[in-house]
Amino acid sequence: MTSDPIDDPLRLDDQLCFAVYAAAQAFNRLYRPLLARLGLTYPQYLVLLVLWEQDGLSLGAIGDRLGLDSGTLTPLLRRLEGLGLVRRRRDRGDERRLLVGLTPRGAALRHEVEAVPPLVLQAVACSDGELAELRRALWALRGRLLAAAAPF
Amino acid sequence: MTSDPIDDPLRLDDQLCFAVYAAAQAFNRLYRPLLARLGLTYPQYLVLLVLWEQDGLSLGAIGDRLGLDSGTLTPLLRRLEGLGLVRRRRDRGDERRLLVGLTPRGAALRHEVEAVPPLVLQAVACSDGELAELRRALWALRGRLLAAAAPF
DNA sequence: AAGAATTCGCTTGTGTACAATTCAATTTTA
DNA sequence: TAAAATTGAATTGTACACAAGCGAATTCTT
Repeated sequence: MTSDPIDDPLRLDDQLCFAVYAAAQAFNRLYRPLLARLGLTYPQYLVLLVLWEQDGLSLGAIGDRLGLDSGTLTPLLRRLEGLGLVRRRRDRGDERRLLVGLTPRGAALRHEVEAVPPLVLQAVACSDGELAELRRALWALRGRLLAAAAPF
Repeated sequence: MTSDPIDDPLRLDDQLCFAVYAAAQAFNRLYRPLLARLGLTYPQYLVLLVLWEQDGLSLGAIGDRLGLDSGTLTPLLRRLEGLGLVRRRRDRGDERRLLVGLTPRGAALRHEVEAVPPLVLQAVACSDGELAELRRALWALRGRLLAAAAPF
């Protein structure tokens, strides 16, 4: 006899990873049309959130904040520069470092983008408490996953 | 005066989307080296989970299960076929449909892969109850996000 | 100060993701 | 049944995501 499908460790619907994967997919599908109006992709939006909090960071610092490496950020930042939203320049004190700063257009875009989170929050349709708890659980999960991934 | 940073609706650390994005990233980083040993990527692994549950599905049916479209699955399935894990053939009754079936090697790979979920569960380090609750919350969230995304 | 090791970003190559288009096969409608 | 509409994959083009390797700039050692 094959094992009870309920006990199958490979059951797709039991995989937490798939639930997270599918939720990220769904967020992307919600954000895509909202951000496309502003000419942005979701990862570009994340980079701008970082810069709106602290302008003039290096590529590496942005990568640390978002968990992205230079292979992802180099072309992404080039596109943001092409859109006229950021300026890229070398650190005069350390020519290896690429500093990224908002242009006036990039800084001003913040006001347009402020309309987005309320729409998303409405879609999430969660109490503040539930939302905070889910966020906490996900960050804790991420911490444990990365800790376990490091050894390999 | 600018608003209190605590109340800023654009604060990166308050965004549920970012928590989900970062958790998905972390899962990928854990799975990547585990699956690389078997020659698989994470989305390829998901396709195999689907086929191990029900063999001989069409590309479209696999896409419905995983939320992926033909632009993603066509090349992915070609690679799985290249690895000798699946066979692609047209439905004799409806030549538009591409049926995907496991090869003996693809079916057998299941046994190797069964070692993976225990390692991941250990990394997740969650009680069964917490895990089930988190999964439930994420699927509910996904449902609300997709419902909200549809209108746009 | 010279050599070694490290850091930082860039590049290349592989593999998703997804929109938009195309095309053939099928189904519906007139 | 012929025309119209729909469906299912494949293709094209854009944009992440990340490993691996490179080269220049900096820091550490001696």
